[in-house]
Amino acid sequence: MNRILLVEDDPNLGQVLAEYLQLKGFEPVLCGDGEEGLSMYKSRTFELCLLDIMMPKKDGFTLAREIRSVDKKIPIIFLTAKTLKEDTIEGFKIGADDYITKPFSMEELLLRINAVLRRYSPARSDKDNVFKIGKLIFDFNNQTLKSETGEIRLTTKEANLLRLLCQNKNLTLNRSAALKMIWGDDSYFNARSMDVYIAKLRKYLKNDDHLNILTIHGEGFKLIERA
Amino acid sequence: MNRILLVEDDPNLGQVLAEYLQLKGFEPVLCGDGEEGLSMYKSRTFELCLLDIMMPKKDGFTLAREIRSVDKKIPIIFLTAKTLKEDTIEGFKIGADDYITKPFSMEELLLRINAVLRRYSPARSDKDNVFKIGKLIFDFNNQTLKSETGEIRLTTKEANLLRLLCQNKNLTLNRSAALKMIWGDDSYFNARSMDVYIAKLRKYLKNDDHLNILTIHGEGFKLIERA
DNA sequence: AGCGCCTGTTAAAAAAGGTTAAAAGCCGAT
DNA sequence: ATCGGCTTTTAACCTTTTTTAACAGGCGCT
Repeated sequence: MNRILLVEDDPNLGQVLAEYLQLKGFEPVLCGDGEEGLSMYKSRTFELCLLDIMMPKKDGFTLAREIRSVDKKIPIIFLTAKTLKEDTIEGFKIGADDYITKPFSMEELLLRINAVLRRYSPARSDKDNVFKIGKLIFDFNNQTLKSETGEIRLTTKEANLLRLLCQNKNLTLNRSAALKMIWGDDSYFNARSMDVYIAKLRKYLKNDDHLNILTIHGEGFKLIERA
Repeated sequence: MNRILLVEDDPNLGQVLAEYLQLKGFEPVLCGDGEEGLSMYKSRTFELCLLDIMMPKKDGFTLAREIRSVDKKIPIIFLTAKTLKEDTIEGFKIGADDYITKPFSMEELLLRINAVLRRYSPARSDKDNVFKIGKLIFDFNNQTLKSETGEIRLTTKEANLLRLLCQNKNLTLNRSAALKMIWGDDSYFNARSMDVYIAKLRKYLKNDDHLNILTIHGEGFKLIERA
């Protein structure tokens, strides 16, 4: 999970940012000032801090210093209206990872967040790629599927498709979307190829009665896991 | 050792930057264009790249993409005269760590370099080209691979390929990118040659069950290290 | 029911990669 | 300059993975 501490005193901007980040798969926690921000920081674990500088009660620099004093590594990005060079320098002295000046585009913010996170959490990719489905354990990174009887090695395409199904467990995985994701484009032959792979995956899962790959005609496929 | 790849086509600015960085304890290597930059990148190990964007022969973005294709982690900071937002966004998409607009103060540049390196360096024990993978210790500079049972000497090509795999540990190393980096170009015979070397490396790693070189069909190879 | 379109299944073709060994290239020692 | 040993490339043959093909059903619609 990508929990982000968002401290911004402008309620409008704060709300917009929080919603946008949520939309993009993050879990933003919004605070209205530095004091609130600090107590929130203490109460939970975050992966990244997004701090406004000018705020009532406690400014962003002060908060950042307090956070830095206990966590030398957590990424901090400052949001600022000012373009004062001294401010920028001050921020980097505290140990900012980036600095973004208002007004900024949402897209740019997202890119900066991702740039910072990518560097920071290389291990994260591993965690999200092990799926427990039914009695099976699917490790995407290793391209393996473990069951009680043993471990089988999946091919790259099999693993890619199974991952998409797992990520959409109990939801419909759209054919066209899957094709574009794995094969690059939705063409007739790629579609037939995917059907072949669906058959292979069904074969692997058929020993587990809890699991089933349903066809949603004209829509896609759905990996069902039931108790 | 903080070796910095500095690619800047303006000889005056390049010289000034190089001298300043040297003064601050870094070891800058100055190149005048992107092509020179790439061949320099191939020939040595750097901790950080400082790239101008507009350059003759090969621009900074192109160079950055080539570097990123084989090293997902090395910090890249762009130097630019333009303040175009699209450029900024393009840079972050490639995976820039920071962006600094000319004219900038030396102090600000230094702060940004340090901000980026601070986050980066603790995990980067491989900066001296010694990688601990599984139960093995791979020393690129000495071209040796130590295990409990003894030390073997690697050939130059073996070491180059293993280093790329280590730098991309648990990530896919793109075939074509690796070929361009080590063999100079992606041709049929070079590709077959690389396959031969992959086989050799697999032989060296096969005693360590924590390590595995996976084939990502049509993509490349992935060195997996699991607990 | 009948038709068109989508999906299932299986097998063969094609592409990519694995393995091994011989040929070629490189480099220092004589 | 030539030899011998090591590294790298080329080659031949093999295996695995992916795509294509052909045919068989199934679904929804009229």
